[in-house]
Amino acid sequence: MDKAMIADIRHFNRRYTNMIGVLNSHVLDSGYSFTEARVMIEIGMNEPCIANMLVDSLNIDRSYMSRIIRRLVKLGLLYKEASAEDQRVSLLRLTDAGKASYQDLDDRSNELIIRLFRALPPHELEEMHAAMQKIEQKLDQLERRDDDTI
Amino acid sequence: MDKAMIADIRHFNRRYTNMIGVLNSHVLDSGYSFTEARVMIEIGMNEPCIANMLVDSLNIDRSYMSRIIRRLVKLGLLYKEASAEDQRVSLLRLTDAGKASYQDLDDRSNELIIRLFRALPPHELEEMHAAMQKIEQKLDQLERRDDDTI
DNA sequence: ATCAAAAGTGGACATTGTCCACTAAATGAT
DNA sequence: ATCATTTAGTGGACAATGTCCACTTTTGAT
Repeated sequence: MDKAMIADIRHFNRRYTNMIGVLNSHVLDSGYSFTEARVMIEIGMNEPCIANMLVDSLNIDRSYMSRIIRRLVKLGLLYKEASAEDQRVSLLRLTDAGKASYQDLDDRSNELIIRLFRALPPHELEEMHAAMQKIEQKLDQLERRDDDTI
Repeated sequence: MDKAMIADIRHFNRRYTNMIGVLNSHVLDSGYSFTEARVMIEIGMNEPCIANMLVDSLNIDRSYMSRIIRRLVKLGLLYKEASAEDQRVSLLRLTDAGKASYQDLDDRSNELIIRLFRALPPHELEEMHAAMQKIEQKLDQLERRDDDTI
């Protein structure tokens, strides 16, 4: 891999990091902290969740996660359901209020994407989309190789 | 923009955010906090800097920036040079130690990129690179339009 | 039955980030 | 030239975020 390509990739990473930072800062207008939003989204997309799964998938400290969950429960957005098989874990689910809030978060996120890219003509948009798919495909390949070699 | 495309873009954003998070967590083994590293990189790439420029470009609170700079100065990585034209500002420059440290940061970042993508065959790598360039090009277009319309 | 590992919790603490008020210098209007 | 306004930077006080460690309960393996 030559110098120029590395520089380009890093440039892209910085640029994209900034863009996502802007997006996230808008999402945060919804009253969640960044981490709370991640937790809500993860649970919303993947219900029910187990705290420890979230710890792994979101890379958050165990005890911190415990507090985040406690807070979200106290806010009436989540509840814990006892697991039948393993009494150490609780199954985390969204309450109705939590679902509404998640839906709102989701809507705002969609809206933000639309606003961000609305100025791109359809063809340009499709090219960008294709480029994103291409990159994800490469990341998939990398992960598959990692599975082989580790 | 249809639902599926929005979902794909958001999926890409999440995925890429995670990847960058992993990259960053490795960069942070170098003793800097994430924000300190950003500041060092920005100054290293763009010397001399003015604190207020950094506040804008990195989106960091003024007073927080002031403290970060004070810390980096205390660590012997930065120094302030009085500006001739405007006596309110100082020009921030890397000391020799700062340059060495920046170089180290830079080397590690390059190394990380290489490691991350080393399993991709050259042709795949080139495709990914092209896809990144394509996306940046679209972001450029958006920014140019914003300039027009704002 | 015993023991190591896993899930979760809480205390204590460190780091990181934010808000506000303030000073000093520069800029602009009159 | 003077004075109000804006800009760059600083510090105090504080809030939010994240980390480390010790501990309890439960599970699973031997």
